[in-house]
Amino acid sequence: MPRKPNYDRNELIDRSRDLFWRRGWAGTSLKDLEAALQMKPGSFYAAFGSKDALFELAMNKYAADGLARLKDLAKEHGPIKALQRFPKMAIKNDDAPAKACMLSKTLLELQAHDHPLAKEANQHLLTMEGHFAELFQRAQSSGEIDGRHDPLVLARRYQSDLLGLRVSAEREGVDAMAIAAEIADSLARL
Amino acid sequence: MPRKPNYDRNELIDRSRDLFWRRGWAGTSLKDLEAALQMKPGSFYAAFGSKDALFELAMNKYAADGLARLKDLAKEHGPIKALQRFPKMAIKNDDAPAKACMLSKTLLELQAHDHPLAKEANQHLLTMEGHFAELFQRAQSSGEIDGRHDPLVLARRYQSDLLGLRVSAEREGVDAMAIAAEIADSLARL
DNA sequence: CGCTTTCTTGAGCGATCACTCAAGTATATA
DNA sequence: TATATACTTGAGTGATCGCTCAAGAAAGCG
Repeated sequence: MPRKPNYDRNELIDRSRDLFWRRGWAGTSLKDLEAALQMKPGSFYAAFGSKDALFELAMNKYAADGLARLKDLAKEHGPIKALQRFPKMAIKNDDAPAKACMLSKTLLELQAHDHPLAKEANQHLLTMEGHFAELFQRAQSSGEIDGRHDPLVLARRYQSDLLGLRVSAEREGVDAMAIAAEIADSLARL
Repeated sequence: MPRKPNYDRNELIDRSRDLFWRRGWAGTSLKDLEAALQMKPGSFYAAFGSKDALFELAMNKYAADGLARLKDLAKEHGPIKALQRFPKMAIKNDDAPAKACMLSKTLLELQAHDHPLAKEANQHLLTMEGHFAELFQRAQSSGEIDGRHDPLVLARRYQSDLLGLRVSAEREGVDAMAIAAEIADSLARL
């Protein structure tokens, strides 16, 4: 009987993710969102409930996309090449809203306030870490890298390097692609 | 003839640095500062001019302290051992306001808004990078590490790793000391 | 003490924050 | 076409933001 929304909810979440990713949680006001989504406050709150709820949707999509890209890479190139390509892929996209990881930005911004979104960001990072570890494990099983290292230790160091790379990539005057290449190289030496 | 301030300006800047470091720029309100510094708005603005001006003072002190610690380490242990110890030192202090680097937090929070403080944070990072490079250079001259690498490239990778480490250290359930040890190890293999 | 100069106080400024809600509008069914 | 059921609108909520300023208090000097 009723009326349908005249927007594509999924696309609105994409746009929100881009805004939040770039500007952060506090740095994105409802006015910014209203402008980007072309929504008046009433529609916004009917559709999403709150700024935090939309941020959560946006971050979930961000995390899901990242994980999907990693899995695609692994499917196409195998575990070790996927791990080698992933850092470059993360920083080379010029029309991405930011180079730095949205999860780490959220963590750094909100952790000190004990905001639930910080815990959630950390959880997403943990999930990624787990998949990194799985890829290291597979690379060991296939003999691509030395089997004596703990895959979880490798994964943590790898993720740490990746986070550092993506912070560095956010800076001006830093050749992040060179750092990404070095990260890839160091995997070859395992 | 006049009256003296009844506070220690230097200590106020220290306290501000701790607050800003932990909570970030947007996450620290003037009410927070008034409470931490025990100052009413009038005194605050007479003493510091603006929130941004105080943030700048705080960040400058943060950067100066970091640089001083690096130089002390180098003086006491020599270049390569200093570089090896620095990461552990950065994350082990339990009563520091945060594990993550205040410069990177500032950069990530304010860069998208083209805030001058972001540029300034990047400048401080550049200064650190230069001193890392100098230490790598000295380590090469003394034969402690292979002289074929570009010290500046080594410094950038090192700083990137350091930033990643300090983001990781901010997370719960991550053994950052282990990562720091690996960073130190990898320097030994140069 | 009296005067000058600075520091301190705190009420309150306009702007913006996230958010609400009553009224109006469009649409799918009966 | 009439009605029910959403969705959309936008003025406006109280709270908080960074910040101002006039008035009062304190300290160094004669």
